[in-house]
Amino acid sequence: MNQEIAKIFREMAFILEAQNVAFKPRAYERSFEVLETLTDDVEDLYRKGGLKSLQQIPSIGKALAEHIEEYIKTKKIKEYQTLKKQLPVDISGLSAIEGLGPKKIQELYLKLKIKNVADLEEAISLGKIAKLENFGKKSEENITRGLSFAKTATTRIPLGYILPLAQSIVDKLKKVPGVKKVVLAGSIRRYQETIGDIDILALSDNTQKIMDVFVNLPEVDKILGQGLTKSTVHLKTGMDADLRVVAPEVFGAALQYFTGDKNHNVKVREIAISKGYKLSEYGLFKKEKIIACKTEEEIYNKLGMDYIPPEIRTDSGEIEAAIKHKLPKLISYGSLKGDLQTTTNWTDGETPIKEMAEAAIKLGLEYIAVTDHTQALTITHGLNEKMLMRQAKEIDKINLQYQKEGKNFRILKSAEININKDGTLDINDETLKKLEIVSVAVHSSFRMSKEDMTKRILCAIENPYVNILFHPTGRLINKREAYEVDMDAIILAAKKNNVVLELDCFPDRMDLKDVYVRKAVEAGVKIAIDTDSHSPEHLKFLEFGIGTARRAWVTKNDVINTWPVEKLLKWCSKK
DNA sequence: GCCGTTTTCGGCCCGACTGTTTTCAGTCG
Repeated sequence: MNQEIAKIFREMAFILEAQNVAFKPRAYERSFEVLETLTDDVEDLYRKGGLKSLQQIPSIGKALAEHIEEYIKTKKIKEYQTLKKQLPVDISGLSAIEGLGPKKIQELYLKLKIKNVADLEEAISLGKIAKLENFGKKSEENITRGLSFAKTATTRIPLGYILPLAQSIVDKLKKVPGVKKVVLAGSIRRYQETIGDIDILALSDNTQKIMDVFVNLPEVDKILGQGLTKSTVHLKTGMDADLRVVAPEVFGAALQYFTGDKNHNVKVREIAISKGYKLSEYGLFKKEKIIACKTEEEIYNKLGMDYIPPEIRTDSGEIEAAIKHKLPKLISYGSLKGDLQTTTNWTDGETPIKEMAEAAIKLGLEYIAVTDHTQALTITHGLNEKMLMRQAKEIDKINLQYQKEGKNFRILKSAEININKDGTLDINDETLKKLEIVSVAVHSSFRMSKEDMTKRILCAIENPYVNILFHPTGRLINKREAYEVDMDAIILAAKKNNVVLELDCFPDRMDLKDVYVRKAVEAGVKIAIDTDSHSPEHLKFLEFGIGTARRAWVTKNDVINTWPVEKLLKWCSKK
């Protein structure tokens, strides 16, 4: 329901913008963004507390609450239908073309009756665009180019998969003579789970040189814009990259600006105005006089706030908390002592137990849990009770050896146990008792009703031996939707039964996602940040899980694998 | 249309780049 209404509000914002209506578009745009990430279902909120509780949602006032009410009751919003009649076009399709915004799309409709991408292609083939007032030959070329990009455009890519490319571009730019510093900004610096484009900030006194290198990189397909301080390119992978170059002395202001997100920046700038300042990428100004620009910290402090870490700059309470000096101390990178989900060649992993352990030791970890699949997942040759006990013996052997060598490392006996369709587990209690950590997950029948799936998972959570629920929503980014499940009920049950929810940081899982992690932690539920490694290479994904945890305001003590192994095991056995 | 430790009325972020213009609107982030 949230997504349906969000989409309508976005279209309303777009049409209002086309009609040059003042301020309303931003109000609708804000409500779209809020609804899109809201974890509570508006229908539930409305049933429980009516219009009043809808108005509790940030950026939703009387008028928008009534729109939501109307949609819940009638599946329609009259005002939307009226607006849509005035611009009855495929907004999402047309606006996906770079350079086409509300005004131009409206003009194309009014003058040429262009309603969708197919109409647009036809108009171009007939040479109609270039003849249009306010358009021209260049516009036609740009739209043509935009059309071909829109076809090959990649969807947002998981952070872990895009970072190597982004980093390699940064490394190349660093080598340009005269360049003092190059850093990643934007959604990458905020550790967002998926990335839409790569934002790079460079410090240099000679902007021309680095711009030339940037737009001529071998990774570049087309230059979309090139100026003295800002350039945009379309990469061969299908993603866009922006480079912003500023003078070294305004680094803090530029980094703050270029990190975003947009809503955070807007609010910070509004606060600047209310204090008689102006904030831009060039600094914090009082009239013409520069107040702060060297570091981000300085800028936040001058505005009466504590420093806000990039990951939580989303305008979801962090600014208010920073003013009150009540920001949490977020879990820091490198603070995990172990990884509680790793798969070995006993099932569908690539490497023997010991090799995985050695890789973990190299990364400075103190323990891993071996969590091979269990028997119901036949495709992975899942282990039965007998095999699990045989694996346990092997683990004992390696641990003993580590002990003799004086190594501070331990392999924990565990498994990724299937939750059957009826909520029972595919390993018997006798064997569960013998495992040091019992972790469970859904791997089949993803398309159950929300009610049945919730019951199924609650049943597993209530099993007295269960410690961790792995990848709680089952989603695979860009591949598989999350199954439908009542996350509030899961969180409640997890708290009650002392079951940990996993933040699986394999890049295309990132499951739980940030908004749910935040909810879980607020409810007092503990989190485990695991890689779900199927090869030693994957262990490095821990960093991305910490990034997401930080986005969710998670502190060190919320995460059980920051604990020493003794504390962890004691906590698990207390059940 | 939303919002409030200046305000329940009167504000609403800021700047770069492009293209079609003869000074600026549209788009983007």
